[in-house]
Amino acid sequence: MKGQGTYDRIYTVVRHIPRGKVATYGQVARLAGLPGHARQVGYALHALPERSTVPWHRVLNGRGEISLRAGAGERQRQLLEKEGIVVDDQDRISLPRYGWLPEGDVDGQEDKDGDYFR
DNA sequence: CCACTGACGAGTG
DNA sequence: GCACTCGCCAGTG
Repeated sequence: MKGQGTYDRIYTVVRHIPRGKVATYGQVARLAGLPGHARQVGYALHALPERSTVPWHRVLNGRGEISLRAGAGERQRQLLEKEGIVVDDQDRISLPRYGWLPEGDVDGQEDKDGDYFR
């Protein structure tokens, strides 16, 4: 294929996040084939032009929080709520509820011990 | 080349 | 849950 740079691969993954769902930086990095490069994902999104069609606002940190500072964070919050996503007082989003599950919806999620919970 | 920073994450106490 | 450390890597001075 084309000589896609690291950033392009990240943007491609972000574009696949469905409306009304969210993903974490680490998750995006992993799906882009860059495990452990979560920081670079943040850097890549930061470099996006304002008019980009990339839904950057659907990317949150591992705790499900908006990781931006006051100003930009408020903008992201609005975009999220506009999609029907509930944002906490602490700029927090429920990952179990809105987290994007690539490859279709699975009802149970794996616990780190291998058990299932709902 | 070195030091520091930053939309992060996992591990430890 | 909080504070701290280390790993990752691009950009900046």
